[in-house]
Amino acid sequence: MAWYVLDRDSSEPLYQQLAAALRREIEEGRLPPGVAFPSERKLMARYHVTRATVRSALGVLKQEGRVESEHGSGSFVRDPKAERRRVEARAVGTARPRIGQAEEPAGEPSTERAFKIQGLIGDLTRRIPVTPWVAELLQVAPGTVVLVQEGTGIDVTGAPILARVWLHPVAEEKAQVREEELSGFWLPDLLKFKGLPGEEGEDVVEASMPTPHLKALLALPDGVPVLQLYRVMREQEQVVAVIESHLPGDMTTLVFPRVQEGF
Amino acid sequence: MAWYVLDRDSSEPLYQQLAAALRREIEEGRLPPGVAFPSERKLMARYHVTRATVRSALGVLKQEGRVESEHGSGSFVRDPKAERRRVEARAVGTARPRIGQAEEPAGEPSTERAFKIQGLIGDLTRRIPVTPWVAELLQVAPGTVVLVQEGTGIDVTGAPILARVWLHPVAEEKAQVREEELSGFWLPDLLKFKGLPGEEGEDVVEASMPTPHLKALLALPDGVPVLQLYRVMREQEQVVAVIESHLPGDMTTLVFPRVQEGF
DNA sequence: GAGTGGTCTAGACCACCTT
DNA sequence: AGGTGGTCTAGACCACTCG
Repeated sequence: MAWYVLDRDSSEPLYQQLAAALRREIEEGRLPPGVAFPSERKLMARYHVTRATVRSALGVLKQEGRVESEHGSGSFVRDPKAERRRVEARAVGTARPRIGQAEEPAGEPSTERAFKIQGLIGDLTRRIPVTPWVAELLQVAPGTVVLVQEGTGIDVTGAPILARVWLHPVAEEKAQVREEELSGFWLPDLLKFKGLPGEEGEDVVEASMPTPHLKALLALPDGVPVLQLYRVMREQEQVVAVIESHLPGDMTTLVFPRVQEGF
Repeated sequence: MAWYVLDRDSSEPLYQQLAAALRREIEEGRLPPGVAFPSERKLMARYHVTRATVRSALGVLKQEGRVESEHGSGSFVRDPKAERRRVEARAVGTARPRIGQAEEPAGEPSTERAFKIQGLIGDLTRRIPVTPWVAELLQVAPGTVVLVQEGTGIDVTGAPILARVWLHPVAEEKAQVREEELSGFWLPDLLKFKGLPGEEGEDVVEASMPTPHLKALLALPDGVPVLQLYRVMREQEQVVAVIESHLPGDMTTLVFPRVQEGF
């Protein structure tokens, strides 16, 4: 490993130079995924900088999702693409998240992540005011209190997931949904059963960095964003519900079939 | 502002306690978006910690996309949702990214970001080997060299964008695409002109943290992920091209119309 | 017990912005 | 000039993992 690359007269900060050097090592395959990094103390000695500088450099790579540290064992190269699973967007949120163990797809890397999931609450139903963004999608006044079912667990693909179903008040009345029924049913299933399938809406995707709560819940490493998928369920122009799903950005490849034009 | 919240006997690190305290200030509206934070030195004094600890706490909030620092002026609360624009996924990548100024949508917040864009290369055509992921989408052997047109600039929505069009070798031959033609045309337009519109594929979405290059190109603040949209263009089952777009995660809400079932 | 990363202190100097 | 964030040093102690 080349350690003479750091130029103290350069206007580029040392920690960025160091980050760039290590990034190059990774990209050019000299530090392959899964392999342990030189320890922070070794990097100090190699590059003649303090530990704070080394940690800044590693921090950059962590935030890029290229490096993951394990307290007590070392830092390791991550392959951000390694665990991705194709997820059909139209299937997301339609099934209740399962609790407990994830299936191990044969030949796939271990989904240790899925087991670490915290707060396996199964599902939980309550009445809360809509967030501004959900209000817009659900087409209700901001602050309207609606019935929400929240499910946490393992997705059908084996990835950890947090899903929320926001039920439109009109749909709640029309379908005569009672809270007690929901202990045994996933709301979208119940709606379909009651004749409000809601298959005509649109899907909306956003991405952002997780809140600490979500980061812990989905066991996300540093440098991993969250994909948010909002599925607007409509029936004859009327919004029935919004299914909000939060998916780990390093494990998810969302697939949408193309709409045929000219129909 | 309450500064007695830090508990030195707690097992929770001081910087995380501080981050949590500041996060609460933001969420409860005592530090509204756009307003200057207390300076790092003031926070030092208030909470009786060193500057490194203050900076760690602010670092957490920056990585969450809630805070942005400006060298010399101060740190400010960001509203991660403020500048979002609805983007129709089916329109992405179909038009050549424009160079220069973005339109200012009336009444919208200033898109200063769009002006800061670096490396306005317009478009650039070259032959390079496909990346593993594009190989899969394009259905060619890994490493195949294909014609790529890259466009950088302002999207039709006013957001900065990087778009790449990967042309399948068979489509290149069938449509008799010559590199010279591409100085005046955006490849998808040229293909449509030549009778290979490619309207039958699927759209694939991923999210990740930007590389330093992309971060600079799209003028992304810390804590903002990138949405990647890959549009697979097919014509009678044959893949014609893949349009790869990189969109700023804090400015983009991707909208997909729902496919009608049972046709 | 030795090695690893995680946290924290107490300073220093610099680059940048505002007034 | 004075205030702001950005970088860097030189230490210290702790929590965790592994052989």
